[in-house]
Amino acid sequence: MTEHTDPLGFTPHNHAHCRESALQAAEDTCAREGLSLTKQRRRVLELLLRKHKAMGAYELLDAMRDDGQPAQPPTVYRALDFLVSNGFAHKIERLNAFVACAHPGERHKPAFLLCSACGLVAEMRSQGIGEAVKAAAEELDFALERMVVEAEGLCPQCRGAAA
Amino acid sequence: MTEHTDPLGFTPHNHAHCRESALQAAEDTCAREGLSLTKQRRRVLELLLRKHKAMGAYELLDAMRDDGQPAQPPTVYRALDFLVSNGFAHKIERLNAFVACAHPGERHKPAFLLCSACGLVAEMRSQGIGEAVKAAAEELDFALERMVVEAEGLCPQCRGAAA
DNA sequence: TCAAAGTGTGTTATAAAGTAACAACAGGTG
DNA sequence: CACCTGTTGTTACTTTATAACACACTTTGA
Repeated sequence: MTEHTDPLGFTPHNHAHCRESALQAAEDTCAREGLSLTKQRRRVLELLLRKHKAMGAYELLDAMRDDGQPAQPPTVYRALDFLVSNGFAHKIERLNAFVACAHPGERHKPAFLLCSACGLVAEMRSQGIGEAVKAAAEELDFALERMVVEAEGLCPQCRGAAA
Repeated sequence: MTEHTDPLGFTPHNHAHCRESALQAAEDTCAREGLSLTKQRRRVLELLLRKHKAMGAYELLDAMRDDGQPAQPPTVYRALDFLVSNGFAHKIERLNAFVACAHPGERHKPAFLLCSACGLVAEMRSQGIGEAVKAAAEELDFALERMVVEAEGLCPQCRGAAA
């Protein structure tokens, strides 16, 4: 995998490892920064890590009910707030849904590719996009704080299938 | 105003003219393409054109009620669908809200600057951003169909006020 | 040892955003 | 006129998200 733009989501990979290392990274970060990865927060993160897809809060609630440990909306939204604000997950605005962060621990302005056919989400580390946005903001004397970049289309698999 | 990145929203301008020309552009486009800018669609567009801010659907409904001509949610959402799919307005995903298009008639992949203090929205025509996204997508063999680019921060005014 | 303060969770209820489904109407066209 | 198409009206509902308050647990410090 190239270091530059790393899809992690479209390309086949050892997902068990992917999950484990993300979880480990979350634990490490929490330990280092004095945050607590409590049971509920961990549960939600684990659910998000099952696939490289975005899950809605109510989808998470359904999954928690199916696990035999039902929860209420505020519980999930609080866990999501924690995960998102500490960089362990991201909100996909276009979908009103959430994905586990594919590059935890790194400081990044994430940009996403959303496959409209299969629902896979790839998180890019494209320098170029972040810099183009930063440049545009600077040109207009805009103090950039956060950016949302979500590209929709067909992932390589689905693009192939469509042809 | 520079042709390259045109904020239209942060910079002072003759807003009456701005409104009129957007409305005119919508009428022209509709005439040319056989679309009908009906009363409800026009009403919603006019409301959006009052300010360079994003309005939620229910904010629009409130405004319509205040005008003495109340409407129901589907009416507004249908009007918004029409306006958005014909390029007269855009949805700001981050805010679950809508803005009038600042460059109607032009074919563009819009990118927005959202001021988190005053709520103003500027629509950029930055080539650079669109191309950076396109390049990243191509590198990953992703068939790009649509992109959402929304930068949040402080507009020049609010940035100044904060200092 | 006990209060006070902070943080996370449980619980109920409700707000905000968006849509499905069907009836009605208006304008053109055969 | 009868028919079709596109738009609107209307009711009810789904999905997404939050407010408010009670409770439990831990840490801190007097």
